[in-house]
Amino acid sequence: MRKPSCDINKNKGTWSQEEDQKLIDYINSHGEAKVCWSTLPQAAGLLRCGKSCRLRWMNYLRPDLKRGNFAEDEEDLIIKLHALLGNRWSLIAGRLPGRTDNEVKNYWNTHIRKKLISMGIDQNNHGLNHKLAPLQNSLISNNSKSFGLKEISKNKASKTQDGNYGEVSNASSGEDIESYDLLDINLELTL
DNA sequence: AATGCGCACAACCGCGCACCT
DNA sequence: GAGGTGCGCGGTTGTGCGCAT
Repeated sequence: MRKPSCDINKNKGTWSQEEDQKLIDYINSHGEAKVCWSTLPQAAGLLRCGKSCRLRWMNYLRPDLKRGNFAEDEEDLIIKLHALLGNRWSLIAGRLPGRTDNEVKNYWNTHIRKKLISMGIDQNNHGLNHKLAPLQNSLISNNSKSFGLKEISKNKASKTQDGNYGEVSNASSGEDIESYDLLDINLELTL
């Protein structure tokens, strides 16, 4: 039986400065890598569920986050990556230093999607299907040299400490595959 | 000034996966 | 292998703010 994800007696809604500070202090003193999100709220004296704490930290409190508007080149990259990866926001965000999946997702939904629609461009494939299909196929099928999208996104071990995806280890062959570079090369070639 | 509306963004929820016992 | 638990992801909802009426 799965317990409810969040206790109904916990705080909900916007975080206060005090709550933010408690969370920051706790993580700074214990280290992000050692944090157990499920027990953190009690340990840090927060009336929040662990998931909520994690989300707050990941999306807004981490010191390496870049706040503010997206630059034109970032927007461009999001559009290209979305054409390639679809709604894989965490993967897309992993390509944008200092940006989070939530931020990218919101930006897409509020800005880019409308922009593409107003330009008469299909928001799902951006009219690029004919270019992207071979690349997607090669990513998924060429198991010896690259990973399928599912494997890249789901391979926990490939995640670096800052939440980005670094090298991906090929479990079947034991090789290390630089999925970042692979994606760069493919984007260069394809778009 | 009051209120209604739309937009942007913060936060929540439910699910799937990985890991552990 | 089965069941429980924690984490991460993507979709959706809630909230606050600015603008128009």
